[in-house]
Amino acid sequence: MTTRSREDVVQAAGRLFALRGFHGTSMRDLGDELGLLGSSLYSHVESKEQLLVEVIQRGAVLFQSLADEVSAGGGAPEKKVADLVRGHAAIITSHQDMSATFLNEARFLPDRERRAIVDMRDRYESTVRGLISEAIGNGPFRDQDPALATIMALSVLNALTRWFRADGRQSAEEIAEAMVEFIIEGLK
Amino acid sequence: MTTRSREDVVQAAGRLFALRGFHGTSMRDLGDELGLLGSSLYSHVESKEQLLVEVIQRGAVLFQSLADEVSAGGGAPEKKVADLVRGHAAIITSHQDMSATFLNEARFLPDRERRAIVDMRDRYESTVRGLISEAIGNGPFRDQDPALATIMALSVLNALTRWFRADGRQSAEEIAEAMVEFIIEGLK
DNA sequence: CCTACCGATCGGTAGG
DNA sequence: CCTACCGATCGGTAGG
Repeated sequence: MTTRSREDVVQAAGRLFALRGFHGTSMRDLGDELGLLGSSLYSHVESKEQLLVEVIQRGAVLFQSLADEVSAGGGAPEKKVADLVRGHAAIITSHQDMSATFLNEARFLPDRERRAIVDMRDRYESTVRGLISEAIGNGPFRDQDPALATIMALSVLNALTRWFRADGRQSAEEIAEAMVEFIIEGLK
Repeated sequence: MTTRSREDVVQAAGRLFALRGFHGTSMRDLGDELGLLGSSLYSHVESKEQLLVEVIQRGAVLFQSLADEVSAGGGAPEKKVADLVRGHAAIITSHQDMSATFLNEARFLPDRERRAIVDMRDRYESTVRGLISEAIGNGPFRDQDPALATIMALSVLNALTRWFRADGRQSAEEIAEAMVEFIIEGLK
């Protein structure tokens, strides 16, 4: 067992925060996970809150990047929505702990950081709503409230944090395709 | 300010557990909410865990009753799915705290109670899967994996615990109808 | 329902 | 990364 890096600590924190929640995880729990004492963690990080901040900010950045990518990418509105669904599913299935912590524990962030994360989440949602609105205006999707349509689509995707298992019956890609179909047919 | 009943304590516990989580809520917080000391709560309840058990069991019962009701009720498979969607949405929008606690905090239940709740949740999901399978077999829904279809439908509904506001732009009924359409079109 | 309290655990620090 | 520790807070109890 070699020495642990700050990166290892952040990873393990993501895992435990996702599993037991921020308030259900003590620094001693986190130490156990890494094979050292709770107090020893403080040579790697400043505070427990800072760990939460770091895990969640990394999650937020992933979704932000996806939104930028899909917005800049080409194709018809319907295709952009499909691309976003695939990308969103891929983020969660390959960073499940970070995503779960981002979605469930952000309310426990210190005020300033919480506001910043809520802003990022709002911006992401706005981008998705923009894509869906285009597809409503251009025809493929039926006339409906874009805000509600967006929430419903993201609900399907975000629930992946709760039930996806990498060793499950279906691969992440198969699941993503089923979600593309469900969401797009659901909006037509 | 009159004296508090056990019922008041359970209600307030549901509210705080939904808002800040089980581990993020102290008995002193709960006392504050009710205008008394944390230690005074113990004349109403045996333990903090027992409060969690009570809130969550009440939630589980609501969904169980809905499943029984819809199963016994008549109509084509597609109509039953629509009824279930409406009923599930109604439970969450009219018992949001209980539902959120049921869905998010059950992992913190003592072992025995947690297993019982997981069983109830599994039975509920089985019932829904049965209805969806019927609608796949009978034609209205396209051929697809019923388990995944069920998870996706319930994901849309359960996310209501996260965003629904009684004073929002749309009524609970309007939202429920939009979900009926989204889910049923998504499965066709 | 409060007063007065308990042992356990929490996040965190000093010093090595 | 550990030893040794700190004050604060936790769930909970005895007695009134």
